[in-house]
Amino acid sequence: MPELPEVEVVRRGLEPRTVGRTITALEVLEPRSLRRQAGGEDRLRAALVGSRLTAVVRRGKFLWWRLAEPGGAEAGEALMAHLGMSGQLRMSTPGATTEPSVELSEGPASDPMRHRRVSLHLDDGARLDFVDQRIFGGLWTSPLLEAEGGVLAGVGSPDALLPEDASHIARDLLDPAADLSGIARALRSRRSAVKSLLLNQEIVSGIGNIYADEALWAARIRYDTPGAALGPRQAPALLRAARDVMERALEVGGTSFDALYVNVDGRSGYFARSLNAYGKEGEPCPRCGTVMRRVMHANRSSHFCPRCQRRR
DNA sequence: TGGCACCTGCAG
DNA sequence: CTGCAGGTGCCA
Repeated sequence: MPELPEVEVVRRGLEPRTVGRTITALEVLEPRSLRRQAGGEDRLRAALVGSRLTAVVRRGKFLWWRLAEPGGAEAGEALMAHLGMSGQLRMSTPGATTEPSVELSEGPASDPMRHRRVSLHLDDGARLDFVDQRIFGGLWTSPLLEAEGGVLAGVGSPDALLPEDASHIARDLLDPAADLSGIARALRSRRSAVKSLLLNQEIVSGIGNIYADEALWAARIRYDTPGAALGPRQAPALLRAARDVMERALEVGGTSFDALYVNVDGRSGYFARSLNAYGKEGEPCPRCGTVMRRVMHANRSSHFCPRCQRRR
């Protein structure tokens, strides 16, 4: 489910329900979800049980919790979470009815808890479930590094400390500290296809396949335009388009679903209404009516209007 | 820097 | 059955 706006919705949902809570137990149902954890399940358990969650931070699509050790001292590592292609973080309250009866009528195949991989039990009785069908995402710890001269490490961060495993991730366009003109310059300095550059999380983070296609459509730029072929106004305009589309998605995401609750799908609200390019192959371009096309590019689908988004 | 592996499941 | 899925990291 994860594109930047959805991850931010998740972050905002987790904040009031996890910060200040202490982890009482770790339950691992699928060890592959801990693939990135050095030392595996035992190390993770040792780091987490008894620790208190003190902040939820996001940079691009990477999420992490800051931790305080049992004695109260600041921990030297963060608890990382990445949703991959199919991950979800959900709060469940054992004893309460979170699953609507609809699930039963749809049968076990529709039960999302079928893909529960890891759970953290919290001291208020709540349980934080990491659900992930494809197991591309995961949970793990990563040491905190001092970085970037006092600027906050990401959205929700209390300070500049950045986990090592997020240190290669650039700032995202919803981060107040993002440097739009610097990113624009980076785009224009490369010869690769502009879409690959937008998807490159070391240049600008948070943009996935959907928002790349949407931003390119909005800016009337074709996916395979070399970055260096972008004009001095065009590159910043593209980034503004990407930021705007993600901001709008975040607004809709906030009203159409609460990612922490099971009865919310995540696709319904925003997808039905706001997309102009992604998944619109064969449909008329909302701007000019030309039939939208889809081509494979760098192993992913690219959706575009052959008329509005001309080759350069 | 592109190409592919990592996974499961669903629509066609 | 094949192709495709909102991501990332590692490889040549």
